[in-house]
Amino acid sequence: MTSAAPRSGWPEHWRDKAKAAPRRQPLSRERIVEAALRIVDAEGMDALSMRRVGQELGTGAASLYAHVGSKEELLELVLDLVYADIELEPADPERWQEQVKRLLRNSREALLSHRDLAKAAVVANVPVTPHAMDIAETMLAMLRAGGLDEQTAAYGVDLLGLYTTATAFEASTRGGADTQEFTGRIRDYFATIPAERYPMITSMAVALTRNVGEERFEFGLDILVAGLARQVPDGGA
Amino acid sequence: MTSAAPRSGWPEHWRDKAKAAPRRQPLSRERIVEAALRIVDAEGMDALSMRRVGQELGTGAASLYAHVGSKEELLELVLDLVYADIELEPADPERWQEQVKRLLRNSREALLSHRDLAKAAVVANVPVTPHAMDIAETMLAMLRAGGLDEQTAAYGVDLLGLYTTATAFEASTRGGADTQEFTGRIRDYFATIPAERYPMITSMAVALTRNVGEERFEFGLDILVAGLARQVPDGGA
DNA sequence: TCTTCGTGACGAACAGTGTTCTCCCATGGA
DNA sequence: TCCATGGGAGAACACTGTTCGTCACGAAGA
Repeated sequence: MTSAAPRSGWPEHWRDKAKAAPRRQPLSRERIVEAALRIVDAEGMDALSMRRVGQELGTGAASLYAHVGSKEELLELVLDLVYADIELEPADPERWQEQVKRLLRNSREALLSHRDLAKAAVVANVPVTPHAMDIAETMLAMLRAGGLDEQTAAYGVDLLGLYTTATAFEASTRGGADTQEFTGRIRDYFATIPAERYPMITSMAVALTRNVGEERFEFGLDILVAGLARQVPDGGA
Repeated sequence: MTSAAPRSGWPEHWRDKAKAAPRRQPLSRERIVEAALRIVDAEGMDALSMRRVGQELGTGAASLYAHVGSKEELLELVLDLVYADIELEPADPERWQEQVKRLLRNSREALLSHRDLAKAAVVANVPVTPHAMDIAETMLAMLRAGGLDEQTAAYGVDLLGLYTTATAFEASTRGGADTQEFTGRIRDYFATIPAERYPMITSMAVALTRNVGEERFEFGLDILVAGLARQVPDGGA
């Protein structure tokens, strides 16, 4: 991992080679996006700045703006790169509910496997990048295969996506190794609040702080998919 | 060297009065929070900086740190102030579903009536401020009155809160007077993408971009509350 | 009444941020 | 061989949240 620094003091006639060689590849949109994802994986979203990405590529922040229009666009591209990993399957009317759940579980997992990248997903605009639209397309096909009408499927795909990104974000902020310690602190705090004003919260402290992981995600997923299934006239429950 | 600029040229014996009079009220936590909310109402979340709050109160940013620990804490306090406006009612087992919906509708409205304040709500930690906890307490009571067991009620209050803040945020970012123009641009974009790769999206463009408002919120609300109601053993559907 | 003392106020500064301007120079086409 | 084009990059701009050190003022003590 030679950086650009050791160029100082080199003989003049080496300079051309030295300038051509260390730039292993010319800067490109793809390389920038990959570098950004590497930084998120290694240091988290808070560490992701344009200067940091430039540094990762042995250059400065200004050079990036020839290939990406803004940081916001860069984040969209990073998200799209991650979305590309999500496995898609053709819609099957016989098992559409399980297909939808699987797709959302995979989406959640893809986001969570890159630290707190989900933060970018919640703040992002309505997704218009290719792979994000592939996912939406697939999910729409599944919902339609399940018999949902156009408007319900449209609302549904939005609702399910919102749920998945929001819970992934929530999980990633309190994620990591200190989950135990986090729920512990919350539980301690609940022990200090006045029980006469908050009888429910104090008495349910354990239930409220239990399991911030998969189980809670599955809980909401079941409710949402079952709720959508009940919208189809022929048979729900 | 004289430090403060605007004091220049004033007679010396006026100085004490001049410094005492313009400070109409002493800085306080409450005044700071109110000023911050005024700024959000007038200029939106992006304009809310510590310097801007200081300016609103005729002082600098540094002075605020004697009363609030950080900007994050300030945002929590602003949210709590807004949550204080939300009307609460005692839980009634006969009509708990409508009560829950009403409460969430009011919460959504409270957030949306302050520009894009919902942005603070999505990023915020699990709410621990008094009025936020009043809402959680009330909602838990309603869910329990509906017959939900402890764990389901705990998951439920979290799920419903997440849904409300997330959709309020989504609505506020594309909100304002340019909603028409926004959906129009999305619809135009959908017309340019390849129909053979995205048959669902292109054919459902109208349904996908229709009504970013109350109707979509009600759609998800119905599904969630009905889904929770079905969790109680005695009678759901 | 005079003096000390603690505390809120606050200007300046620090270490960042995203983005733009402007110049430099290597490369490809003529 | 010459020149134009366009990417690379340093510096600068206008910000951000936060901390430091100083300063003035009201209250308590002598």
